[in-house]
Amino acid sequence: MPRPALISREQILDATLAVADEEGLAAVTMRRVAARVGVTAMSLYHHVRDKDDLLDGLVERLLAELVLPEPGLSGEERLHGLAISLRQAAARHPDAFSLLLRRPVATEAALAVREVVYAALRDAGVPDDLVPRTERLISTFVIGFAASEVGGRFAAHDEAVRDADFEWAWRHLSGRLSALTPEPAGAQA
Amino acid sequence: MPRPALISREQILDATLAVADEEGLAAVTMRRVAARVGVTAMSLYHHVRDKDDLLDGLVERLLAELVLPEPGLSGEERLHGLAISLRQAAARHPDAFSLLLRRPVATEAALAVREVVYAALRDAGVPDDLVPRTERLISTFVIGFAASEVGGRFAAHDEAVRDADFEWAWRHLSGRLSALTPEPAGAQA
DNA sequence: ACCTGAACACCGTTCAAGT
DNA sequence: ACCTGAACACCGTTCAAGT
Repeated sequence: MPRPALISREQILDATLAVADEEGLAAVTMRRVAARVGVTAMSLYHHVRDKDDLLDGLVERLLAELVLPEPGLSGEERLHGLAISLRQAAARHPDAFSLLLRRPVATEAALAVREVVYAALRDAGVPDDLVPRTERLISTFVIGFAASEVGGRFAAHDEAVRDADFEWAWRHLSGRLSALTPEPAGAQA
Repeated sequence: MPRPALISREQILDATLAVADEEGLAAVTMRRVAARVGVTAMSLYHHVRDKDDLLDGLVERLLAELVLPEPGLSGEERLHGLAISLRQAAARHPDAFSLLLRRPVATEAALAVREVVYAALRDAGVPDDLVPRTERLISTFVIGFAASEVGGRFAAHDEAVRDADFEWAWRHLSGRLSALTPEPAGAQA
């Protein structure tokens, strides 16, 4: 006889993110997450396939927190807004964020974010055939920077320096989007 | 009575890297590494402080594999050589490489590499006061790119595409080193 | 359909004991 | 000084049993 579910996948992911934030990614265990939702570890297997699926769910959650920029803004403004939003998500969830670099962008949420970036790059003047490649360049830098920050690679610098660093680098990277060429800029001179 | 050591820290790190390469970072356990050098897990604690120290040792090993560029080359050529070398190290040790983004650059080897980059940037024409910041920009991109490749974030693209991507991005990033300004390039026009 | 207890094959680390 | 066995407090996951 069917029995009403006591817990849901959403509740499980809430608990997982909370554990990751409060005690680090290493503390994310099936047993600990289960305890947090008030259930035994084995019960989780009715809602997530295995621990890997649980971690994929964490990535979904992170991407869901990104604030998609207002369509009225310029392409460059939308790109900048997304980048800021990603750094903020990293700051809120430092340990979980490292998962972004360890898992392929295959989820629906990840693909949606990528489409937003594509559109913004086109509006910013990037030639169509360079859009995907430029997206990879920009996202690699932004995710790499955010991961470095929260991972401790920039531990010697406080937040103000990192903020200034990021904005400086961002403007150097984004300031010439409309001048991007298939061949390097220097090769044309 | 003192007893000659059966194993050394170097042997332990050799075994750790081998396990990481063959079976992944998740398979790097004190017990498994110990078994590989022919000893019990507890014996490792006489040569490494704990598992974290073991992982720090892995990072040392990775950095030790970097081919430092010949001093005779130009600043830009030396930077390019280092970047290539880093991508190759990542390809050789895909799982272990992700540790580079999760641990601060505090070891002697890491600081040495940074100094090489500083010198190359100065020779490439970067103004002195922008050198550290530019190093963070470049290393973030290169490490982020290499980590994305081996971590599977670019899994949809094969090696030839990734190679072309990297060289294209690299030339766009490095081609204007001597034109870097404290304020964004666009703000000066 | 959902949840559970018991079990299996693992972990990192401490400690007392051996040489 | 170095290595070990036993032990402690954990893991992820399977399986049979309960409702």
